[in-house]
Amino acid sequence: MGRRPLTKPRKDASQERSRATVDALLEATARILVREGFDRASTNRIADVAGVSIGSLYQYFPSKEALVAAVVERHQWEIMQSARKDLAVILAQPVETAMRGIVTAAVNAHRVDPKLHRVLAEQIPRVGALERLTAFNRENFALFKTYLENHRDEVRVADPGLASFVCVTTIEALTHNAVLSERLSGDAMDALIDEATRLILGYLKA
Amino acid sequence: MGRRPLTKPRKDASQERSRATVDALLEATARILVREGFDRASTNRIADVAGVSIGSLYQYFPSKEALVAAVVERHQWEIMQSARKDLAVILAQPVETAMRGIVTAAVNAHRVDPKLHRVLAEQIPRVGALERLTAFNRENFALFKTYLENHRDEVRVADPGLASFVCVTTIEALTHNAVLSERLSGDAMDALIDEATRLILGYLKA
DNA sequence: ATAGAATATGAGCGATAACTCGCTTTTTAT
DNA sequence: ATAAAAAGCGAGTTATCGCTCATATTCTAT
Repeated sequence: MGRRPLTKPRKDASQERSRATVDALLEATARILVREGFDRASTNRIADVAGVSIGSLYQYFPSKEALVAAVVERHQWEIMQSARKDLAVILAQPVETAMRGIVTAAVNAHRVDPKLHRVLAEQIPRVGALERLTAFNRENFALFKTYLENHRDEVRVADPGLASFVCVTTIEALTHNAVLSERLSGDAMDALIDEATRLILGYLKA
Repeated sequence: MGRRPLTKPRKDASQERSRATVDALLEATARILVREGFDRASTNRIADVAGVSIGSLYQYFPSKEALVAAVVERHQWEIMQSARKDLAVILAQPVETAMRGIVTAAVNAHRVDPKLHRVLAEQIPRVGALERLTAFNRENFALFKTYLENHRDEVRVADPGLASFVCVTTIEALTHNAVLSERLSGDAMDALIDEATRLILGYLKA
């Protein structure tokens, strides 16, 4: 039987050894992206840093784009892990505490490997497979909207959809910029959480 | 006397003809970026579309990065033109009307060639010369802060610097996302302006 | 008219990057 | 023990891209 093309994504890495290879590749990619930027992250170089042959790289990732997409996805999964941990508790609370909780959770989520976060945000061209970044945001939006609808008596909101867009966009932008600007002491971070919470609450209740 | 290297940026295009060439190059670059994305925007292709030889391109731009930077700069200049027109009037007004004015101006500014704006925001890797995007934001921040300081009696703001960061980041994010999401009717846009204004005013006055 | 400066040209060079493929080594299953 | 499947290897292919430079054309000034 003829071998099917090796460069189609091999579905699963069944053995322990191959799982380690995939992991090394993801790790190396993230490392190079952070330390040297997207331009210097050639597939040959990635394989080299991962201590893996270029051939092996293409056993598991059909293209460079697929590899970078996998890194992005993994980073987002980790961020969502961080958020989900708190979210169950938060969404069961009244608006006042819930909003502060959400802002805090957003800040913490952005603190998962901020250097990588910055590179992914600034240097990775948002093309093709990378577009699913949007899907992630849509989920946040939906969650927030549902929460608002369930707490309609506590807030003064005409259009929950619009209000969710406003809140989610605002919280994301504030935490994103704050964390990425670095050189922001813990105190300054606390102050920003206060301000963001005030901003959102004032909007929802006034 | 030996010719100095032709690829250093020739300082000025003194004749009419060369000014047209530079213009054609900028136009072609923007066009290709919008229609085909950053990946397909090779210098050869740009020169081709501009109806200019590759050699001429390098007479006026020392590198591809310089060319793209020029396109970015030109786009930003146009945006600032749009904003500056209104800004003088706006900043002379009391907070209530000023904030609405600022939000409206921000929306209008984003409407200057939104397709190009999207590509520049999403696909252009923020490296090297492209980093000056930040400088532009810093100017907005400074202007806003000065305004707040001059209207301290009208607002309830402890730290004008922090408040400016919050406001500018929020307005920018909201207008950016709103305009880029397209399929947003004029009515929806007006609603968003209302909401953003409420958001900011609630924050500054409460 | 003419010389020199400004502008334009495009074949082609050198570099580099993504990716292939024939082959070897390791693991699993019988 | 052994065959087959899984995983690994890396020199080399192919393609493109940014950019150079020797030369040709057009413009300006005298």
